[in-house]
Amino acid sequence: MQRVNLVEQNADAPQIEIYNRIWLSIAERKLKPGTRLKEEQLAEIFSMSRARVRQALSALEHDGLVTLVTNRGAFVSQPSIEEARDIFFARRTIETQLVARLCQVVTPAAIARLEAHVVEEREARAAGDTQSTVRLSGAFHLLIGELAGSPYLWDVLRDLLSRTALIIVMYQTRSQTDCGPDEHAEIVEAIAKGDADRARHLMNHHIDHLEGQLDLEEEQQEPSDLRDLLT
Amino acid sequence: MQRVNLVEQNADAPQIEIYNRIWLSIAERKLKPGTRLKEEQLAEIFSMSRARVRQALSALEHDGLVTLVTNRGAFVSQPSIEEARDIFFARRTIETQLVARLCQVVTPAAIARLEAHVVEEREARAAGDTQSTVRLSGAFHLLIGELAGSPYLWDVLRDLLSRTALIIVMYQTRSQTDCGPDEHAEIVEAIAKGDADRARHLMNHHIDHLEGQLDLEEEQQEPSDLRDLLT
DNA sequence: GTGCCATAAATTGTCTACAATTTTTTATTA
DNA sequence: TAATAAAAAATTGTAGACAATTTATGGCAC
Repeated sequence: MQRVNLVEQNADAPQIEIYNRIWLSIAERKLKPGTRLKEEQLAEIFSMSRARVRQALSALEHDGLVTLVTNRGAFVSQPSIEEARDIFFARRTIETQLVARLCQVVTPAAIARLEAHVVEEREARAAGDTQSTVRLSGAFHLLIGELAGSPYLWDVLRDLLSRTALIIVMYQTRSQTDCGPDEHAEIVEAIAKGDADRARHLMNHHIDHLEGQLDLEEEQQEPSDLRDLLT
Repeated sequence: MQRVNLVEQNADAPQIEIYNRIWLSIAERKLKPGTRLKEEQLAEIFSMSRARVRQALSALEHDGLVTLVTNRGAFVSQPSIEEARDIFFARRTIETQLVARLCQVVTPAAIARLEAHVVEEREARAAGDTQSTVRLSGAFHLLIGELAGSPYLWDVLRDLLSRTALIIVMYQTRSQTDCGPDEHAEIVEAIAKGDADRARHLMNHHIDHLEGQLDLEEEQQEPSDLRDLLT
């Protein structure tokens, strides 16, 4: 009897479509925190069955973007200030460790990818493409996680970045001076030199900087209308 | 209009019953890694509908205990050696940080709870109650996470402990000299003194010790029969 | 007019039947 | 007999219908 190979992933699930579109709508500030997400409404918009929608909402809940309340429905999450600070604490914990490990296992190919990424970030920023700038900024952190070689922590980091995006939507009211590519470049430099202590320090400072840009005073936005999704 | 309170959790979902029973069956080595879990069979055993079973399996998949393959079904996960080592790396990352933070925010009440827990562990071990010993051993690590005050990392830690339980089932063939209460007592002592460096060091060593008890050579157990669940 | 209770509407939770896919069995042929 | 292919059985995936719960509405007493 042939043993079943369980390694393969079922990445092409059909309900990630709606997952991604909701995620994007949140990141683009179309869907504001607190907005109620009615299942039937979503099912009609995406022309899917409610069962699929429920699966997607369940996945979104697990990544902290949506809050499910029994018999009440789904809402875009409203992370509190304490939760926001906790997320940044977790990011410091995980990302400093990942960048330090990367210094130990780094290869020339890895350095090349990191430098190429920083260049790409600079170009997007120079072109004024805020959409790409934000996306690439998060991708830089994920790239470090990928190169450090810890699939589990990479997955946690992906989750943390999603939550960070939501936190930024809620608490970043000033001009978004998102994590600058200069700080990223410094980190890459430290990695290239294999200086784990410095890389760890820079990453810690970088995340502090990110957290410092937020107005962590209680403020709430009124929920938005779901119709913005339709475009 | 009254704003909805979204903080409340829906902890009493009915499908966690089957989740817990499967979890327990795995921890007790009744359900061996690789075993296929047929939905209808589980539905009959637990006298639930298949829909509920699918929800539980989905939750189990997310905690790494079950692997879902599209159109093929659910299997008890078989973490590879690389995955096992990665889990321990993640545990070192998170738990050393949590124990260090706990040293900074520790209170007399927290120390009392930790010491009481170690006593309880010693008693269970003295009584030869391996079931309780294993459970309390995991609970100690979770208690540190709870007292350190990072809900997010606490949740990650809970997930890591579930995966660790499965790894132990797969790779711990020798007599289970599970993480000794003496090492726990040492850690509590360091916390009580507020010695973060020492606590971090002890925790690191403790997890190393745990990992060292495993036979990380490739070995596979044959799947078990699902009927063991019925009892 | 305000508060309260009963009723109606809307929304979520669950179950059962059907469709799609995979696995097993059976038949056929070299 | 072994290999291949077609048919049958078994299993998972999905959708729609119904039940339970919550929210909104309207009437009634004070």
